[in-house]
Amino acid sequence: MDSWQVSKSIFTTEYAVFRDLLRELRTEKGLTQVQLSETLGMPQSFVSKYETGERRLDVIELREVCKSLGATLAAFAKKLETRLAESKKGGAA
Amino acid sequence: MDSWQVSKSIFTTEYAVFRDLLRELRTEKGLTQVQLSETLGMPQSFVSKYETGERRLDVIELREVCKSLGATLAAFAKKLETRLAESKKGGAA
DNA sequence: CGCATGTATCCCATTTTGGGTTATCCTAAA
DNA sequence: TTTAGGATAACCCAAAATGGGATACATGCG
Repeated sequence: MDSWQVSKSIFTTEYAVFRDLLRELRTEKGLTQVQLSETLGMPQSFVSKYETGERRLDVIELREVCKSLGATLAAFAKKLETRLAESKKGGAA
Repeated sequence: MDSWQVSKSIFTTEYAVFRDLLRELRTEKGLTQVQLSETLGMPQSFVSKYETGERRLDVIELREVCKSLGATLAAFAKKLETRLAESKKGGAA
């Protein structure tokens, strides 16, 4: 592990919470990255990249991902805000 | 039903609805791009760019914008989904 | 018209992305 | 332990997107 400084702000706590939630949603559904990627019509590396923070997701993309995971964008946003609020306090659960 | 794919273009109907909503929220608050940009600590071109679709917003960024507009991400997402559902039917009003 | 306010566009070096392929990790079976 | 296989991460690098100050354009007003 050498230099790890991809960009200015993808590696803040907020992005970490966001990524963790997305990955959690996928594994909860019992899906692999490959399975999800097929539903999305994207390569596996796409899923891997956004879950590891190598690539960003814009809102419409996130909506597609949520759909494929059986969630709505609004529900996801709600959960995200809850998590972010939690992480502000105690931190890890 | 066809399946959805992650779109490659920023100029689909969905992105348009998204951008319109974001701009609407700003003007409703009676804010100019300059005023909003100052709250965000970004240049005016940043606001102009995402409102015109020249630049994408990821979720954390959107959250900041929403905050500066006095809204939560969840509330925004809800509105967005409503709009998208509407646009699927009749379209523009 | 002349000025002010608001927004879009320019420019272009720097970053980020796309995605097929390959390497690495993990677990369970032999 | 070795091996197989599945899951995920990392590679590579051409092509595309971004950042943001400066500047052009649009509109309203006196």
